[in-house]
Amino acid sequence: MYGQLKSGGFRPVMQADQAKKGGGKDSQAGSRIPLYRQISDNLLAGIREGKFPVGTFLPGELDLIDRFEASRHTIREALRVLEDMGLVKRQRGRGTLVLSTEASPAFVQMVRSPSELFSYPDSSLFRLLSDDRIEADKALARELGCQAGDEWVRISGLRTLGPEGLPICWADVYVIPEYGSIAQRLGGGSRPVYEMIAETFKESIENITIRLTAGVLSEQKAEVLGVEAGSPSLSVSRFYQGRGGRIFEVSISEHPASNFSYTFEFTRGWQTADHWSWSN
Amino acid sequence: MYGQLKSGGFRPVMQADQAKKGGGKDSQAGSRIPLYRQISDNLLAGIREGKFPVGTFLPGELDLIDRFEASRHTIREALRVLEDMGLVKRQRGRGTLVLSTEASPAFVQMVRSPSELFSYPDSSLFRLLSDDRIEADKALARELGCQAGDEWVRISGLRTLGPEGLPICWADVYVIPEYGSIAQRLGGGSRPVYEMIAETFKESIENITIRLTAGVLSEQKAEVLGVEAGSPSLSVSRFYQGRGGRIFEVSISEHPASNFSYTFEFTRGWQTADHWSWSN
DNA sequence: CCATCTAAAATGTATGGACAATTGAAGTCT
DNA sequence: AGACTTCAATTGTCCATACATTTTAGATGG
Repeated sequence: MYGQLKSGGFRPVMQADQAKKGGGKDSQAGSRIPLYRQISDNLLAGIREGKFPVGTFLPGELDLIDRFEASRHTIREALRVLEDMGLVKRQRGRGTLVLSTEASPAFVQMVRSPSELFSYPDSSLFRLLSDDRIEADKALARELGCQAGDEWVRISGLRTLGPEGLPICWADVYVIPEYGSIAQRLGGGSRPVYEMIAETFKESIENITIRLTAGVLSEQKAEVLGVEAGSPSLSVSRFYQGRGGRIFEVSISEHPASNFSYTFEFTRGWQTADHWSWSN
Repeated sequence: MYGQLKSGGFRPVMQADQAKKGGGKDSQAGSRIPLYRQISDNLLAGIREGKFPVGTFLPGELDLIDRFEASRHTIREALRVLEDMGLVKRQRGRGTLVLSTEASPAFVQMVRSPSELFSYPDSSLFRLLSDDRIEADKALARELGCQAGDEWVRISGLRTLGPEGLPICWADVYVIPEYGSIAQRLGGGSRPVYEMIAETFKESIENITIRLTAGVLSEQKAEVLGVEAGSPSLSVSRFYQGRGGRIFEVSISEHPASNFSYTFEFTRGWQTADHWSWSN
């Protein structure tokens, strides 16, 4: 049940480094890098070398205590490192399952709230121009990723910079009929629709997919946005997935290309990247 | 030094839930949700309520032991939860610093390798059309975010789907002169330039910024891409930041709008999201 | 006044023990 | 065969204790 390794396995961690000065309690294996790290490195190596293939379980904690001659606390600390790296999954009553051989993400983009995905200025306002119930035709179904014939409530409007300020974009927000009544509630406020839906209907946003495409502005939209008809636009589609993976809102906004760009950033490591250094 | 709270602070965690059947050792405060979680929740509430403002230190572990009447191990476990959430930063010798009042990322996009940010098919090829050394004029400087007059090596080419396949995009890759010789090495291969630079010059990619804008294709590019001149394009600029934050490569690729969109996805939580449930 | 030493405070590392809760398989009964 | 019980294995939670390492502030001394 333990993958391979049975007795010929590995050796306890040793690291004849430098003598510690104080001379602790008894043996304590003095070394600059902590025991639990040495153990986690050892296990990590084992995982990468295939001694513990993905899908199998690591030896149990009691087992590791014998092998590494360390306390359970230390063993658990080592396993925690692997768990934090996303390499193993620990399950009470079952064991420690090897999930992957590589630390999960090399680059991450993090946002605290979906609104940071918008990056509209706080002073922007949404001015509702129309809302109606529609049935998706083939073209719209393709855009929304739904079936032709599906029903949506479409809320159209303009996002502007301040009450009478410059128009930022034209927005079509498609909401499932169940949540359609949200249209009545957004009275020229600046709060994003998904947020009001989440609050009003106790929906929880599990996933957001963003798609960017370029296009040309229709005559109508161009006029409202105050640019020349036929000028290029950056179109941002956002798909909001709620509980159970159901897409409850799709928002499509068209920005005049001349004054809009969409920027985001990825940073190496994740979190602090301070915790482990382990090779590279 | 401890923000506020001095003596009027908070009370030990209590939760008269259900009686445990076995009857453990002595008191052990039987409850369905673990003590360390109760403590971390309590501390979390304190942070959110402003009892421990951002920038101040939480009470020390010994202090918390008294307040919550728990062992140090349990206290540390609770603090670890907060640390994993990115709310506090623990520093040996200093204390536990409150970093933020909200759990860091609500939505994360992760990629294992920068190449997943491209999402070009594997079969795509880069055909080099020209490379030359240039000096950034004002317009280019604005695009690249550098000073006018800065020198770059510009590598221009076409990314196609297969040897004689459809053109995907026109690409201008700007590389700092130091790494300019990379142009000689990319002989029609499919490997991204940043990857070859990282390998050849032992550069390490610390950060990638991506900017998307819409525009219109110039006559020259439209012809090469086989579309009508003046048709809209999606322009993707990628800024690669290496060691020390230096931008060593900027790649600008223009895709015909008709057949290209840029999609990415954010998922709630990070990692397993299995570890804590704590409210919402 | 500045450098240096010292000590206190804080978190990090480690060992020991005990009991709880979960899982899965083996065994038992109908 | 199927439902149920029992039990061993395994991880989770918690306690008590000790020493190590780092940081900061205060005392000391030139």
